[in-house]
Amino acid sequence: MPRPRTHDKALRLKLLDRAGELISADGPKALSLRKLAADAGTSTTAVYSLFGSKPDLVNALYVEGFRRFGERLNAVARTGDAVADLVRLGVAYRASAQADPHLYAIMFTRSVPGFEPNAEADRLARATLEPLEDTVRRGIASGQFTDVAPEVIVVSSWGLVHGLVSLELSGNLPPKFSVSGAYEQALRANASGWLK
Amino acid sequence: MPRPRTHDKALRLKLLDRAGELISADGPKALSLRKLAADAGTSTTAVYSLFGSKPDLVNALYVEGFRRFGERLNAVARTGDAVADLVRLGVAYRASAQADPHLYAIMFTRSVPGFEPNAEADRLARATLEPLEDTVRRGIASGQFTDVAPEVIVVSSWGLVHGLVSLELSGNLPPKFSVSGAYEQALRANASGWLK
DNA sequence: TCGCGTACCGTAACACCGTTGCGTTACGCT
DNA sequence: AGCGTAACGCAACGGTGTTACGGTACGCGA
Repeated sequence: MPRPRTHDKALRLKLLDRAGELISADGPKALSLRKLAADAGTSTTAVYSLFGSKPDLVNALYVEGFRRFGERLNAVARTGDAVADLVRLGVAYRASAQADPHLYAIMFTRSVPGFEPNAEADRLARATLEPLEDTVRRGIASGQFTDVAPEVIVVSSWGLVHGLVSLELSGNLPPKFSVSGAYEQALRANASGWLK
Repeated sequence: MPRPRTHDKALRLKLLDRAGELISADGPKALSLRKLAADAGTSTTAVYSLFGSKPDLVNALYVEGFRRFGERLNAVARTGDAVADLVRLGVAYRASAQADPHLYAIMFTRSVPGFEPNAEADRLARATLEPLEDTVRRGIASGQFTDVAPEVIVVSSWGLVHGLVSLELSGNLPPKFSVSGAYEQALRANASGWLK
């Protein structure tokens, strides 16, 4: 009975792609629904029928960001040594953040006012850290790490990499500070702190 | 010859105070120049003659945030034990962030689109970490810590506390995770990783 | 003391934003 | 063929940061 929808799945992907490009090119501030709709050859209404609102569209980007993040973390090969594995995961974490800094900003800093990840997105975000949890549990089970609650080591490691990466991306680190060199050193020291 | 200025230093402080209150109450999104001017009994022009622009006003808040931060960190009493001192500094860091989360957001996440700290503000921000640098240098000099470049340990410690605090504030941590308990444990483990 | 000059300040406009009501359009079924 | 209806885009609404401009209120010189 109705006319066929042009606000369909294809348009949804097109908007998502273009929104990612706009943000990657000029930052979250440059993402305007009017510009986005014009670029995609549709009207701003499309965003509302497909996503609900601008924050909801950003939520979709957030989910996509964690999907890519998860892919990279899952691709990390394990050595069996817990400390070495934590270092490898940390390096992959940083590489992932640097691959798309603006997406990282959406995921971990509230750079789009009004956007809060919804419950499902939050759940996904946490699931992304599964490789990390796995590594920590193995480290404790094998007797390398002290026998504390795994979440403590997980959150500690996550906090360190997130802190270093976000300080680096926001330009808060000393100008001449070489991150690459110190990064692995810091990861190793942090992981070593949990050794028996 | 001219009329006396009412856009003076007193008004500047009033605007700064009120801007801080608005942000603390309803987040950075709620800071609008019109509302701010109305609250302070003046016009939006005042912000432009006193600060230059909205980002410049936020820059002033940024500076104020780091000033308070520095006060708290400087007030931490030293024990002489480098690990214990790093833990104390980390605890003060978290307390400071929790005392005004929205100010912390301005300082460390780009929550106000268009705002970038200027060079002078950046310099101040780094100077705030002096107590941390001092502690690390003493730890190395006394032979407790391995003999690496002090910046490496400084940035590593800063990264950990910043990462944990910002994950906590942004609600990214597991729901039932008790931060208070794990926090000091993580700080101690991280600092211990640099022991000889 | 009066009035002029001038620096200052608020009003109002501009361009833009996210959002939404509403009239139009274009299809599928009868 | 024509009607019902769902989907769509235009245009308006209230808001934003920013700025040009015209009125204002003072201090100094006459």
